[in-house]
Amino acid sequence: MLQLTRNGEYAVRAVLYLSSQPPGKPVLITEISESQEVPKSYLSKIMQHLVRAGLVRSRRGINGGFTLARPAETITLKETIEAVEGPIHLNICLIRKGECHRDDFCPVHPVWQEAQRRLSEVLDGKSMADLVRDGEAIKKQMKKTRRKQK
Amino acid sequence: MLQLTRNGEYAVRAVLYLSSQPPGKPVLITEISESQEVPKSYLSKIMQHLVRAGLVRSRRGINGGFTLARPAETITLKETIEAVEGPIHLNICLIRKGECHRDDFCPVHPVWQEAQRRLSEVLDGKSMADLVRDGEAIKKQMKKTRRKQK
DNA sequence: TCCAAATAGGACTAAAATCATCCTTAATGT
DNA sequence: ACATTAAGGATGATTTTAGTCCTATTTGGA
Repeated sequence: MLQLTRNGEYAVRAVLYLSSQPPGKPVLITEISESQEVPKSYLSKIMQHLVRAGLVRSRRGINGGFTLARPAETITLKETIEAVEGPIHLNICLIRKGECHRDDFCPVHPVWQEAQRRLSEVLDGKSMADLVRDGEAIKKQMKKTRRKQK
Repeated sequence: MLQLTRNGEYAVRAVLYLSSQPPGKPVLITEISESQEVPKSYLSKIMQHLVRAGLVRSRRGINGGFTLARPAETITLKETIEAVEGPIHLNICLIRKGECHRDDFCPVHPVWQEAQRRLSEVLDGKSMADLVRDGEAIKKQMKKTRRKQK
C-alpha cells in the first residue's frame, strides 16, 4: 500500500523516546509502551529487532531496560525504520538488479530510483537528536499559544 | 511494506502501453496482457478501475477495446497509481488531520509530510507522454550499444 | 544461593491485504 | 441473431500485519 507499517511507526516512537531520556539510563519497556501508546508485548518484538540491528542496547534483570547503543545524533529515521522493516524499496524493481527483468528497457525504473533517492534523502536527513530538538520546540510553541489564548 | 503493489505496477504498464499506441485506436485487453506480462483476468479488474477513474475509455464488442480517455501528456505516474491504489499516504498520520491524535506534538509528522511532498513531486513530474519518449530514447541507445559491440 | 525483576524468544492467531481465477452479464458491430 | 469484447460478482489461496501468550534466560541483590 506504499505505507509505513505499525512496526516502523512503533520503532520510531521507541527510539525517539529513548533519545529523549538521559543517555545511559535504562528505560523499562513498560515505560516506553505506556508513554508511546504501543502494545507492550508487541513492542517487545520490535525492541528485539532494534537490539539486533545495533541501535539499542538491552539489559535484563533488576536495573535492566533499554538504552540507545549509539548517540542520538548518529541514528536517523531511515535507519530506525529499516531496522524493523528491512530495506526500503518503493518498487520491487529496486530490490536488486535483475529482480525485474524489464529493468533494462523500462522507462519507469529510473523514475522509481529518483523517487526513492528523494525519499531517502528526507528520512536520512533527520537524526533522532534533531527530532528531540524539534519536539522541544513544538512544546515551547504550544505553551506560548496557550498563554496567548488566555 | 512501503512498497508499490502489483496493482499499481500493472496499472502503470497498461496506461503506458496505451500511451504508446496510436491515439483513439482501441487496444484489446489480451494485447495489453501479453505485451506487458500481466495476468489477463487480473488486468481486467485493473482496467475497470482505470475506466472509473477517467483515465481510460472502454468499448465492448467488435472493434472494442481500451483507449486513453485523455492525452498522454496530461496523465501522470502518480495519477495512474492512485487510480488503482487510492491516494498515497506514506504514513497513516497523513491520511487526514486527526487520523493520528499525536499529530499536534509529534515531531516526526512534518518529516513525513515533507517526504510525501518530495515523492509526489517525482511521480507527478512524469507524464505518460514523457515516459513513452524516455522509452524510445532507451531503445535507440540500446541499438547503438549493440552496434558498437559487433 | 535463591529470588524477583527484566528482557529474549518461540508458538500461535485473527484479520486484512494481496494477487489472483472463473463465471455470468451486458454491450456492440455486422 | 451472433460473435466479440469488456463489466462485474463471487470465490479463494497465500502472505502480511498486528498482535498475544507462555516459557526461558539473564542479572543484581538480599
